[in-house]
Amino acid sequence: MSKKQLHRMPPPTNLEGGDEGCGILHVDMDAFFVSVELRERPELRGSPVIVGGVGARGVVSSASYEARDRGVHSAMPMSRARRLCPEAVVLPVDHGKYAVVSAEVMEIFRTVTPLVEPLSLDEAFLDVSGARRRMGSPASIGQTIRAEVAGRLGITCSVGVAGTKFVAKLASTRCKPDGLFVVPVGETVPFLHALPIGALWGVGESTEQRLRALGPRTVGDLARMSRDVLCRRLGGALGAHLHDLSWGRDPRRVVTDTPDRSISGEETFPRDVADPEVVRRELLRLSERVAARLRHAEVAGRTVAIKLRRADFSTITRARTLGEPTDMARDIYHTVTSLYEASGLVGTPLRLVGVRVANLVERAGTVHQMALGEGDSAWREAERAVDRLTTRFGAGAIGPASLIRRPASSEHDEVAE
DNA sequence: TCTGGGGTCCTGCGGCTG
DNA sequence: TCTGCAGCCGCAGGACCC
Repeated sequence: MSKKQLHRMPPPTNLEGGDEGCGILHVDMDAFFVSVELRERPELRGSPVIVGGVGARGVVSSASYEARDRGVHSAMPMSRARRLCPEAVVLPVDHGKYAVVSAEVMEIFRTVTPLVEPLSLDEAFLDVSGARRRMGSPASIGQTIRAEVAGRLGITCSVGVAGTKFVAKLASTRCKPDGLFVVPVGETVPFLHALPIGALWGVGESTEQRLRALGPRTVGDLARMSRDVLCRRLGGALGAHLHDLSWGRDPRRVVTDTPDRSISGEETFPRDVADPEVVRRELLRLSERVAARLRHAEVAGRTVAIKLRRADFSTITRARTLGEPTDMARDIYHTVTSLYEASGLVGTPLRLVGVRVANLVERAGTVHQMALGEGDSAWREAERAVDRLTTRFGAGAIGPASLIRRPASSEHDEVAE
């Protein structure tokens, strides 16, 4: 069960509880991808709609509440979603479109406070402590935001108001869809203690099973456990973190600018692929994609990693740290193919390959070192020229000759023998 | 039933270094 | 020169989140 499903209830909007000390808002768009699609397809309102991968191995990215009532939820395999809800309209994911609407949503938030921390395309934390005098209480600011988003963008959102990020997030989940929920500071602990342990941020399926073996069923049960026992059984960091959360202690502030730590790309094949040449071509494509994103973000990375998932879903990762940071597809591709050759999985049927670059640094600090090699600067210019053409004519306008699709067979048709 | 893609963080281990 | 130790770093894997 996903976190977002845990507390599905009629949307309460409680403004009378008192919001003194509640400076944190968590704003979560309702079924965001579906809501954006429905702006263009209003005739589908009220029907089950699913946005997700339409290929053989697609999963649900977003489902309308009509589809959720049939048991469909995000991350569910599309094949199962279609069985549960055969009449659902299934639409492909269009990240570019959602990013545009997301930017407009964040702009609305920033008219309220500069302290906005986006968590993803469809949710953000806002610290509105400093906006009280100008805009009123946190709860009324939440109502203003909901009205602005609905009025200007035609989509709904839910707002949680609390004294900490974690509780604000639980509060927005409690009032979905299209609601607002305040957890007064004085009621934080009773509010938390009534929840199941799975509601805690950091408790997924695996940790929940381990916790169940220890006995607690609710956050209150967990809070009354010895902190030492939790740390011993779950590890120091997780044990202490969960114990703190269970008593409403969450010192994390709203942070407006968190630098990326890694940039990655991965691809699941429609069918498992054993042919090393096809795998290498996919690694080249992913290297190109990741390098372009690094250059666009004006960062370079020192650690290059490969991810290989076998047909049985077991996954290995291999990484190598380079002498100097790079943002060049040629370097990334050479590293990942070398890791692939050394992985022992050449010729093994694979369902997914991925490329990741980590240990990122701002490129301004790396230019001198990287320009030392003459060959490098020529390649750098070539890759920058590709960036310029791609910006002007779109992705796919230019690329390595080895990625040009041959007319007789499509890339992914070359499946395992 | 059969599991995407993009991330972050934590843990444990081994190697290196002073 | 060898050994023990602590600290750091890189790596691999797992768990989690949206």
